Amino acid sequence: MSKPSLARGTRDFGPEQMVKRTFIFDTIRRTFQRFGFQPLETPAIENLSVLMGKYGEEGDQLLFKILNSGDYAAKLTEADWQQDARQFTTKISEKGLRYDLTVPFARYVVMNRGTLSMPFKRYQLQPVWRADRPQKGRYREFYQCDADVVGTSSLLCEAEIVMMLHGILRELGLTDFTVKINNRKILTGIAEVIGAQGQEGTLCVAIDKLDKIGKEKVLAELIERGFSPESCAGLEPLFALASEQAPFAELRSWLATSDVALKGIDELEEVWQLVEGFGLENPQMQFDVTLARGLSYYTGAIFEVKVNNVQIGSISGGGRYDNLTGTFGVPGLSGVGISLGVDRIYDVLEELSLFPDDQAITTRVMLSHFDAAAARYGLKVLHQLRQAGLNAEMYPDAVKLKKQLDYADRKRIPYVVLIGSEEMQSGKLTLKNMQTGEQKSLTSEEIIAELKR
RNA sequence: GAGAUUGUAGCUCAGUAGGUUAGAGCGUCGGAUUGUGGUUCCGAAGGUCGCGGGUUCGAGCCCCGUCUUUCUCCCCA
Repeated sequence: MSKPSLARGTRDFGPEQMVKRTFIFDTIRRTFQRFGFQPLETPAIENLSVLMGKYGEEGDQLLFKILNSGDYAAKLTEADWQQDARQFTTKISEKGLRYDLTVPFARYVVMNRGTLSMPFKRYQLQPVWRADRPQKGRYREFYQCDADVVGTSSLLCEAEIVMMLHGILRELGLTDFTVKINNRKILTGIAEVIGAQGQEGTLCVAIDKLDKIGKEKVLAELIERGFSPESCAGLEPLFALASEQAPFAELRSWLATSDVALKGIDELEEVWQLVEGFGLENPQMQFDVTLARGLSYYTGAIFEVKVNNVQIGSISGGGRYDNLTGTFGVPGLSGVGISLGVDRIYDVLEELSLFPDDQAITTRVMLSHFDAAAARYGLKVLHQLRQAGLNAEMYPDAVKLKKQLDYADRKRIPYVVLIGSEEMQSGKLTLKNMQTGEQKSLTSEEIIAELKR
């Protein structure tokens, strides 16, 4: 007999955690629905042909792969065994766990394109799995909450994403956050202007670290990766505007020779104007050149949400991808979406103690009794309470009152009804307020009226 | 995937230079009032010292491997 244990990077969620997680899920779901998004669920398991090659080389390694059923090694030759096991994974594994919700969504859109009315807006709240090394705020199984629109390139979608993020975070009680926005076209333009066309990948990886390692180290890394000193010198204006909130004019003069960049700046500015049009009070959005996440498929806007004064990675990321369904043979469908990480939001709300206090209360009233007769009498009352819509339970065993009250106390049940011989005779039950200790003699109808107030 | 770090009762941790039966607090269970909780008092249960090897007369403590925790790189929610 061995001690049970959890798989690395996974967690159980006990009742009190689930209540809090549900609060987050409900808030997100409600907001997504309010913006006209429809629910979708896809399988945890996907064919590897769907998942592989969508997240870069790194991503392929981080995919959890499922061994084929039966004699999974049957197809292997002696020569295969001599190689690195990674070389023959395709021979022993055909399925894997989903890595994010965007690729399965793209697959769904392609497979159902005939029946979907475009633009199609869906939201999806499901777990995803990644085989990377766990750290704080980073798990191997975690939930993502995605909302995406496909079939339109209207920038209204981008603006609505900004609105949703503000709505969700504020409803959760978070106030000190920043919605960072960038545009892939601007990054492309920068690479162009400094004479490093096609190098934007390397460029982005480097400048993404700007706030972390500083200007000097970023430049050092670029040189190391083969950027010319001239190119690096051309980046000078970038460091100047890294701290500005919406430096569109500066960007225009710096990147005036790049049509792509100008297009990107136009797009950004329109998003700003649209959000203004919504009349959002106190917008917490900020342009951030260094934002270069999800490079593999974003083509327009790039989003990320940082919670200020909390040491944790971003709690949300997203952007526009013009050709996601292209890899499944359907080109020309533009999409834009956002993904929120519930597990990190949980950690943030916990750290800032922002969870509402009354969330822990699941049972509103408990019946306690002293013997079989009282318990039987209580069944009817219990049913009445539940019929009236009150969460109610009865202590199952005829044990000492002390134990029963102790149970109610620890479960934070706010009211207890005592049933004994006196109560059964008079028909007046004792309602005890567990917070104040106050007791009242009431009929079951009066109790319901009292609790429903 | 690379480097570092952690692992002792349900939880948080002690455990002295390797030496007899491994400790505390909290929690759990029972009792102090056979109809009154959150306070107090008494008592009890609970540990293959992550797991597997090795060194030693002797290992919780030293060595190796493995799993796990946390952190940095990488990448990301």
